[in-house]
Amino acid sequence: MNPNGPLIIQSNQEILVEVDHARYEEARDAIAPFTELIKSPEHLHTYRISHLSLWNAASTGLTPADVMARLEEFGKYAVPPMVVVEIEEYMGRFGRLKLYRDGDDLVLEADEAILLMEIQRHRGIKPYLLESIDERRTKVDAKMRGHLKMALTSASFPVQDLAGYTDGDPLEMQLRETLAGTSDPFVLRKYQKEAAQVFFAAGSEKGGSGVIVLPCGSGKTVIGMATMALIQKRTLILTPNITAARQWIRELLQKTTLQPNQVKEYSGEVKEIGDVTVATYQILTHRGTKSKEAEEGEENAPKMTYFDIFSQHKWGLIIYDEVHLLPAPVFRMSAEMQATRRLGLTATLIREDGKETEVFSLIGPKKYDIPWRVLEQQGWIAKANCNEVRLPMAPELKMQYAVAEMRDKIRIASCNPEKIKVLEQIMQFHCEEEDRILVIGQYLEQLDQFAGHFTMPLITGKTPNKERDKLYADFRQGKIHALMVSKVGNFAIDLPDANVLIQISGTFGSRQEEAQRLGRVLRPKKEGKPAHFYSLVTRDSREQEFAMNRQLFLAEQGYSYKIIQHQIGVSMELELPELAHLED
DNA sequence: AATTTCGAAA
DNA sequence: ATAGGTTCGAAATT
Repeated sequence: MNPNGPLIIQSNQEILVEVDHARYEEARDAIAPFTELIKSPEHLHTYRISHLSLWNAASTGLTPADVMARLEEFGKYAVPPMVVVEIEEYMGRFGRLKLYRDGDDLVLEADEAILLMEIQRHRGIKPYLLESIDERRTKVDAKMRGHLKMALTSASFPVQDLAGYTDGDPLEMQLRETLAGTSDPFVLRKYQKEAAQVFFAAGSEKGGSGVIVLPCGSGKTVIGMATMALIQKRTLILTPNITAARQWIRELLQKTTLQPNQVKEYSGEVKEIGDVTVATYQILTHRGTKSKEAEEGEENAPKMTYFDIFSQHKWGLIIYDEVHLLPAPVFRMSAEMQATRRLGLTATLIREDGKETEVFSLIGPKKYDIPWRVLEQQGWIAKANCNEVRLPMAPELKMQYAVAEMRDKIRIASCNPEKIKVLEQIMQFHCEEEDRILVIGQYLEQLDQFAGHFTMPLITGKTPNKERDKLYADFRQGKIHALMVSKVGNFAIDLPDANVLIQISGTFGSRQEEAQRLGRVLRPKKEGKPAHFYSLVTRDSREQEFAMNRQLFLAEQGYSYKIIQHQIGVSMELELPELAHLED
C-alpha cells in the first residue's frame, strides 16, 4: 500500500489507473501482463483482472506473489481481500492439473483428490474421462485431448499439457549467416532468439505449444524460422492469405538453408506438399471434396477434406501465423491435432470474436511477449505521434443523423463530409518531399467521394492486382505522395511504407484493426523521426464511442492520443511534437 | 489447356 | 451489427 500510488484496486477485480500520475507508465507496464484494459478516457483508465490473463501470466512464469507485490507497490489502498483470493485461487489453478502420457494411456492428474472429484462430476468434462487410476488420477480419452482441454478451461480449471508430441519426420535445416545469393549478413535479434528458445525449451518439458505475442514489424516469420531450426522437423505453416504464404516461402528460401524443392505452397491456386508446406487457413476450412473413389463412381465414398490430406503427413510442428485471425473451423481441426507441436504467432491475443479461450486451450498459453514500447526503445519500430481529431457535423447533417435509424447513424457520422476539410489541412501540413501519406477508410462511398475531391488514387477490393502494384510502385518512388485505400490496407502486406496515416473511418470498435493500421507506419524512419497517425472522428456521435473502443489495445501498449477539437470554418492547430515529448 | 469471371462461404 | 475483403471451386471464356 502506498498513498501516493497511481492505482486503485477495487473488489470487483477492476483497477483504476491515474493517467496523469508521475508513475503512471511504470504502473501500467507492471499490471499489463495480468489485466485487460477496458476503458481509457482521458484521466482514469480501467483495467480488469481476468482469469485468462492470470493464466497467461502464470504461463510466462509470473507468480501470485509477483502480482501481489506489483499491486501493493502501486496501489493507493490495501488490495481488497476478494482480489487477493481471486489472484491466488486462479493463478494457483494453472498447474494443479497435469496431463501426461503413461505408456499408451493419457492420464489426467490433480494435485488433490477433491479437485479430481470436482472434475469428475462436471457435466462438460465427464464425457472425456475414462476409468480412474487412483484418487488423484484418471485415464482420459487420448483422441479427445483437445476437447478435454477446452472443457477444462471453460470450467476454469486449465490443465498443463505435458503429454508430449509425436516426433514428426526429421528435417535438416539451419538459418543462413548471409541472405541467399548475397553477402548481406543475417543475424537474429536478441528478442527473436529468446522467443524461439523459450518456445523450444518449453518443448522439452512443459509442452511444446503456445503463442508468441509480438508487435507488427518485429519479425514474426524470423521467429518462426528460428523455431524450425531448433526443432528440425517437417513443418506446416498456416497463414491467413496467399500473399502472406508467399512471403513466408520467400523468406524461408532467403534466410534458411532450405531449397526451393523443399518449400511448397498449398492453396486454392497451387496444391503442392513439401518438407515445409505453407497453406492458407481457407483451404483447411474447405468442406470435403470428392475423394478418388467417389470420382470413380463409388457411392457413399467418404468425403476427403484438405485437412485429411494434411493429416496423412507426419508434421513435427505447425505454425499458426496471425493466430488472432484463425477461423473457428480450424480450431476444431486443431483439437484433433494436439499431438503435434504448435506455435502461434500474433501481435495481440485479443480476438474480436471473443474466442481467446480457444486459442489458450487448443494452440497453447502465451509463452513470450514483447511490449510495443520495448521495441520502440530499442529502435526496432518508429515512435508514433497519435492524434484523434474530433469534428462536428454541419447542422443539416446533424438533423439527418438525429432522425436516422440506429443502424444508419454510424455510417452517417463516419462519412461526415466535414472530414474532407480536416484531411486537406493534415495533408497540407505533411507536405515534405519525403512524406508518404496513406488515407484509409471503411466505406467505399466515402472513399470515392474523398478520392474524387482530391483527385487522389484509390485502391479498393475491386482494383486489379496489376493496378495495385503500379500504384504501390509509384508511391514507393515518390511519384505520388498520397494514396487512399479501403480495408484492403488492413492486411495487404505488400503495401509500401508510409510515415503518415490518416484514418477517415473504421470498423466498429476493432482494436485489432487500429493496431494493424498504426503498425503500417511504424517501420523505423531516418534520423529516428516519428510516424504520424490521425484518426478522424465525428463528435457527439456513435462513431466517438467506437473510436474509444478501438483505441483500447494501443492505449494498453502505452500509446496516448492527443485530442484535437476541430470547429467548422476554423483552421486546426497542428504541430509537430517535440521528439522529447515522444521519448516520455 | 490456360486464364478470367462469378457466386458462395466464413 | 454492418460493410468490405479474401479465398476457393466452378463456370465461362480465350
